[in-house]
Amino acid sequence: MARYNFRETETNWQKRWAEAASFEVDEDPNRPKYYVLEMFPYPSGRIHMGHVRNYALGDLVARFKKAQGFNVLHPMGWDAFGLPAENAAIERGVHPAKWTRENIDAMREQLKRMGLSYDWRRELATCDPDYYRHEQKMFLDFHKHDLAYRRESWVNWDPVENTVLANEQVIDGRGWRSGAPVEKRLLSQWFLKITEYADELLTALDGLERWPDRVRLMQRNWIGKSEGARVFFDINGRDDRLEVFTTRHDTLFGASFCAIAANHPLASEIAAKNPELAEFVAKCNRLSTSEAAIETAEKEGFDTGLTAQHPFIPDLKLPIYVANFVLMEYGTGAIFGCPAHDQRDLDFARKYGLQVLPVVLPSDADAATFEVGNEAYIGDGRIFNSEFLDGMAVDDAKAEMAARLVEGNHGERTTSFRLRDWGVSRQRYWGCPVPFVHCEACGIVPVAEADLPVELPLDVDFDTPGNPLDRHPTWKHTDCPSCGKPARRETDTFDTFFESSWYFARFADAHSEQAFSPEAAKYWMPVDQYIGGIEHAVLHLLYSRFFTRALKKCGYLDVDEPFAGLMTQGMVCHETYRDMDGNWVYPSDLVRGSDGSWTDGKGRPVTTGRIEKMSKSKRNVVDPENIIDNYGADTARLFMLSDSPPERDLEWTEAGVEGAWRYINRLWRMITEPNISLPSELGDRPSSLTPAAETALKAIHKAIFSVTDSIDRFRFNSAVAQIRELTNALGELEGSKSADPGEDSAGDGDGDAWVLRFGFETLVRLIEPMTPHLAEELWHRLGHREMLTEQPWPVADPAMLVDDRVTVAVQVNGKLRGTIDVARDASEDIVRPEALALDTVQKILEGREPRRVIVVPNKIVNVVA
RNA sequence: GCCCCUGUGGCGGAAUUGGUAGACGCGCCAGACUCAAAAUCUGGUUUCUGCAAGGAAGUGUCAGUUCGAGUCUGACCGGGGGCACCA
Repeated sequence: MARYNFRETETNWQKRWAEAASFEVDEDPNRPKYYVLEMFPYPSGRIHMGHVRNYALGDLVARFKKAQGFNVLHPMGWDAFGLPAENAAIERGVHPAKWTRENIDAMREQLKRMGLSYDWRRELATCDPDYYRHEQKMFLDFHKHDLAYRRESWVNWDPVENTVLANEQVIDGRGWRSGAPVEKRLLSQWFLKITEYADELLTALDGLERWPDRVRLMQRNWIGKSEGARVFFDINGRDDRLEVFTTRHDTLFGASFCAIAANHPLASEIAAKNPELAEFVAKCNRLSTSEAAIETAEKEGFDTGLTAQHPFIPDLKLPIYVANFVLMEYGTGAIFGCPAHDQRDLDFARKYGLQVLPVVLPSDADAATFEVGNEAYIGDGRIFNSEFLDGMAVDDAKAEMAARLVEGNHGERTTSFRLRDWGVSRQRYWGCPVPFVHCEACGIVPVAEADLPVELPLDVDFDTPGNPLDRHPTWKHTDCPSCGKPARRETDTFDTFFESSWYFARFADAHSEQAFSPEAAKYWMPVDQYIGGIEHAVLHLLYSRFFTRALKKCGYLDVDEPFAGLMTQGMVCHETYRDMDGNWVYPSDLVRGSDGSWTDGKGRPVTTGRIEKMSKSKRNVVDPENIIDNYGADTARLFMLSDSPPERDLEWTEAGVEGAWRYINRLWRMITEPNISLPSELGDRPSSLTPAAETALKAIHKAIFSVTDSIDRFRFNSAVAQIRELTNALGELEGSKSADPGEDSAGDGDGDAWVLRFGFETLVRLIEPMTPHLAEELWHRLGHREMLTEQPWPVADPAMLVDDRVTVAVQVNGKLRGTIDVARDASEDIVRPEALALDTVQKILEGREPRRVIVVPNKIVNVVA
């Protein structure tokens, strides 16, 4: 029995597709375009199963859309700047550029072995000056359009990585990569004004209908819009006023203090003259932002001695504290405290003996006796103790208070966002240089466009920690573009999210002298289907949405949203194993004993643990290359698609891979060695078919319909199941023929053979997006000379999707009692008596008339006894 | 703490969106082929009960809406995720 030789077949077709330039595309105004993009990888050196899943999903979509007649752009590139390259340089003495290039070469070869339908002409690497020169230009344009600016700011400093981290890169107060507790430092940093688009980025989420709700929700929370008011308090004995942001202006009459952040200008001013306060401020700055620290840190304050004048109660003067729980970065960096209705304020008030006056009365409480203990009341209710607000509901009181504040010039309605501007400066070497120069006379000066790119110097060393650019003997010395005098280059580089915020547009025109030609971008953008991990739900996707708008403002692009459709894939998981000493064991090291137990290869027992995301640290990884070597790319791809829906986690199992492998061989045998001889090509459909052939033909059309529908709805696992069902149906038809060859002489054999051939061709066409090499090979074995990748997607004949007779379920009181076989669309007059005539129904009715009979055509009859 | 998602056989998961629950696969059991094994093929496989035909129960739990609920509503329990001193 000839086994399927995947090695030969896969390399052969990869070569043939490349020679035929099957997946190279150009703009074609006469065809609808479809842009499929998978999140490009960081070139770590080897692909892992997460990549395999991501690209198997993307390739399925790309090939499917191509077959449906779209002009499909499907590119691949490398997110090539970043810390691991520098770490490799430090640990192994390899230059980051060399390390990165070698990794890219290795990974490109691995990807090519997967048979993915990329237009490789468009490959790009973000560390290439030809790429990053354009983003330097973009940055200059952003600066011109007031979207990039520089300011002193408190930053998250990672003491291990020696760099600044974005807020998003701080997880539970620790660096996302190093895990070290993050410190606060004041540095001069470049920022992109993402907050200018906060509202638009929020409202536009509603229009992203082909994005998962989950991701939209996460972005919504991240942007964190809250409507409220700004209240102005006069500071007694001073000319200036204290501005406070609140969403609870309805509780203003319950205010008993004000508090400002340790970094608030007013705090700094007083601290300059007050060593005690200075000490308190320093203490606040030392406080780490880690979860543990926040949980345990007590609310603490320092009384400035100043008081704020309550806007509506002339003789109420609120003490102003500097408090450790007030953040400078949010709102105005100052609050008023209403202890009765805010837990933090209450904790603070109890500690410092401040008044707790309830002003919102729960509906079931009595105004005379209602008191707040150690739990603030944050629910709804009626306002009391509040003069002109008394008796109002919370929402009405907010509106009324806002109006009064405006009227008396005591405040204004305002909106606050949690989102902050994006700090893009990094004190690292392996990134895109920021194209600015520091001149003693002229200040911060942009590099002239003609002098771009500012290239990274390659002659650097990594022997000492910190930024090699800063230590380079000559690189940073240059002349001021403005006055010509000696000046110093900016030695910071961009956050690597910068590169990934526009690469999708570069793919439209990857070798352009411009960032991309406007025509090419206009044709290809936006990405129709973007596919990648949920871990990028906020950062990368939000930055890209902002970048696209910024690029539009600067005239590069004409779209608002970069990704019209988004699919977030689940993780690839695997069982974990440990030896007796608790060390993790690689699945590939396991040996199965005769009694079914596992050992680690040295005869020592191994225990099986939880199923977890594949990770190097737990060693529960399977190398895709081994799978491709042993089973072929098609098997790996098919398994990736068949077991779980894309958005859910997938458990990688050896048994599952075997199952996919078995199916591939079964399909191979079935089509290359059919039990009956097939017509050499598919002619016209024979006029008469045996009932079995007729049924099979219908099954083929139903499969076309349901597979297409499943793929359209991203139910790829269902699509695989439907393909397998069709395989089973065709196997039955084929089996019945070989078992009863006598029928052939009756003249029906031709019809059966025709249906079988039609079925095989359909099967091959349907499975091509999943197992392209196998499909292409079978297509040619069926006698075709043209490429399957150029064949159109099959279309089901609607007439073949319906049956003449249908099985209708018969229930009594909602419980299934039997089925009847009736003509499709048979009238109630026919169905009803047939249903009632069933023995099982009669037995329950015992001669009585049913109280009611519900007939749903072609579906069900429910007899109410 | 707040917000969101989720719960179906031994396992991964289907279910035309309110109409025959368990498609398809994995695993397991039995059989065929084989000296034997592997591979392959055939059949079975929700649970309980029964020799059987059959009967009963069944989609986390409890209630509700409906002729009819895996699907809709409410409460509760379990699992997962996001945010978190955000005023």
